[in-house]
Amino acid sequence: MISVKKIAELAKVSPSTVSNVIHGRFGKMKAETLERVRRALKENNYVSNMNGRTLGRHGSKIIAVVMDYLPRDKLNIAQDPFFGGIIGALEQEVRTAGYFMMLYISAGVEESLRMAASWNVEGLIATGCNAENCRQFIAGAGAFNIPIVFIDAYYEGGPSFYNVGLQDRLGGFMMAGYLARMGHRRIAFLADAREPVGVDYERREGCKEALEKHGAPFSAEDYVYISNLPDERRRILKDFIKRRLRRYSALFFASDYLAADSLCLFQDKGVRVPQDVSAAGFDDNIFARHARPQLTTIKQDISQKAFFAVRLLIARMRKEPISDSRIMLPVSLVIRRSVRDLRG
Amino acid sequence: MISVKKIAELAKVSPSTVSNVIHGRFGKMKAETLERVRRALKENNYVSNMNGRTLGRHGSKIIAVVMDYLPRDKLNIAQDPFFGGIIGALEQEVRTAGYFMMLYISAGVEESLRMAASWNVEGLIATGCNAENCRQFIAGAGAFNIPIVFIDAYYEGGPSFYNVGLQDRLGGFMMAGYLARMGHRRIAFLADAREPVGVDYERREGCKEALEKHGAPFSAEDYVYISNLPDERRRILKDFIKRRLRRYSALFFASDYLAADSLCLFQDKGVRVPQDVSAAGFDDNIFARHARPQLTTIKQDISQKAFFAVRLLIARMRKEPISDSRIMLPVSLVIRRSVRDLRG
DNA sequence: CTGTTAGCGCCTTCAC
DNA sequence: GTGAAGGCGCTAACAG
Repeated sequence: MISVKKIAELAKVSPSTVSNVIHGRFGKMKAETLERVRRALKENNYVSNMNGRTLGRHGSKIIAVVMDYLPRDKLNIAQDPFFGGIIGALEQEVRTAGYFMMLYISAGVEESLRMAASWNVEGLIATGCNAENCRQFIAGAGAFNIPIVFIDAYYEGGPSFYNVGLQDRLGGFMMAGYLARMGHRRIAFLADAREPVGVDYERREGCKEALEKHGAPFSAEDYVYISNLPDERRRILKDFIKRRLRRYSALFFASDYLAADSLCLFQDKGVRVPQDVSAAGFDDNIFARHARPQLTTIKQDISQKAFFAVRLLIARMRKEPISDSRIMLPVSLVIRRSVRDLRG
Repeated sequence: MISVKKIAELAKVSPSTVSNVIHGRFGKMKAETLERVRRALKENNYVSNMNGRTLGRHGSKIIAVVMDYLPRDKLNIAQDPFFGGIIGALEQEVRTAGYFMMLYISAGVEESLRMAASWNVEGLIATGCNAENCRQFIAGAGAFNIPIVFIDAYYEGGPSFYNVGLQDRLGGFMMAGYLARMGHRRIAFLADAREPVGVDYERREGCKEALEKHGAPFSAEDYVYISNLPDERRRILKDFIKRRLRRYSALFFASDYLAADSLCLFQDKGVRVPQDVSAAGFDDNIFARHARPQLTTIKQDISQKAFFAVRLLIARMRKEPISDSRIMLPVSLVIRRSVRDLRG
């Protein structure tokens, strides 16, 4: 890789002249000099060394994307369409904004922050964080002075919490309301955390609120844990089908993935959807469309999430005034064929 | 971020002493000094600045992962489980090997190489490359002196081509052989490229070879283009069902994703699988398991791909002797329920 | 055993 | 208009 210094020698000028050319400061430069420098740059295929640049305190142009996925199933990360979707969308936004993306599938907050500091990362986007992670991130990012934006986090932690999320509670509310209007009274909410937190918690709470509003009770045992490990999930679901399924007329899954996966088992076991039981998902991703019957679900737009996350982060990096530090993107109900109309 | 220099001041030693401590060269160091330096490092939360480090010619510790996905459908990249899977798997391998991963969804070879050079990337992993991309990459990587390893590329370009791929042709051969043994004689191969290249080409050739071996002809029109754009694919498939489906007893899709997606349409149109027509996929990912009927397919192991790609790359980076520069990972036949037995 | 020095590539400031 | 100088953080070579 050729350096500014070498280019300067070749063009018989000084390094600073070369630097000036590179940065477009050649208002009053002799045309001939300019031309010579430009040719040298071109012919030698000059690319600036980001390390040198960063060292001089000029911004690394790196945005780190950190995913705290270890608590989740290792298999999930490769399979979960959310992972690929959000990564792809973030990469595009980051690149379009003129930054580079460093991807780090967290081995813990501590590690992630070291990485970010080490590279003089200009900003950090964190996904998959629970409240405790958020706390640690914010504490650490403050110390290292790194702007950080979360995706899909829920955290009650003062003003330095910036997040791009979803109207999860409303989504849960809308779906459960729809189910209730379709005549369903006994509804279970199924997710892959023993004790739901974050988005799962919100979706469930929304569900609960809607049911209460419709005079249909929702109690603790109507929350069903179905594990993030496929094998264990199968086991749990088999048991659920045998012992508890008859209590419910509709199952509201925390994600399309879980719904689609469970529907496969149902089909194997001869449980017909929606004749025997109705099912609903959340996300409206490819799993909802590929499932048979196609899933009635709550739609969210992942590219939008990525777009706003990067935009918010860059605003923070530039210390621009920020009107809304906690963006909650809208959701909508998508009605397909997995919910039966029980009215009359 | 605190620097070595500052630490040196605090511990009342020189920077090089601090550096020695950091790098474990304190064999004969006074215990008291060592302790003082260590405490200063700890208390001030020292993290080394990678830019400074790299500038001193000590390796950036960055491995760049470049995906040339633009030719594919933009939607696909977020949906295609291959994308998330390979990214996740690569990230894990890269991190485990002690490197950082920079992700770049290519805006072209030129751009990718500039990025890599700019960051003094130690190595590059490229996926989604056609032969022309490979050529450009190898030419450019040579100039910048960056070791590069491809994933799933096919390129006849001399010794500096390092690749981790699959026995694609064998996979095609195995599946078509299986179909033939099950009594199928009229088989179509469906993929999303007008003119198949790379893995699609190989899989199709394998298919053709097997069929010829079994005395079943496979001609140009038995290759069916089904677009990478979902809407266009639906249109094409509808037409295919109407006009050409009856000619075939089995459909061999280039990927599980395409198979699963097409099966949805078949179901909507009342085409029963495998009663009316058999279907087979390739990959054995979640789409194969979620499809109904579950897909008979060719299994590949994506984490293995990532593992070998990173291993091969690091071997190149270290200039270790390399016995096999073109790794072809094994495939196997997974029999499920989407292929009908036509014998007797 | 520890400190001094120089240089990696870039950019900016200040002289000329 | 152009050049020289200094500093960002780190490390290795060398000096003491």
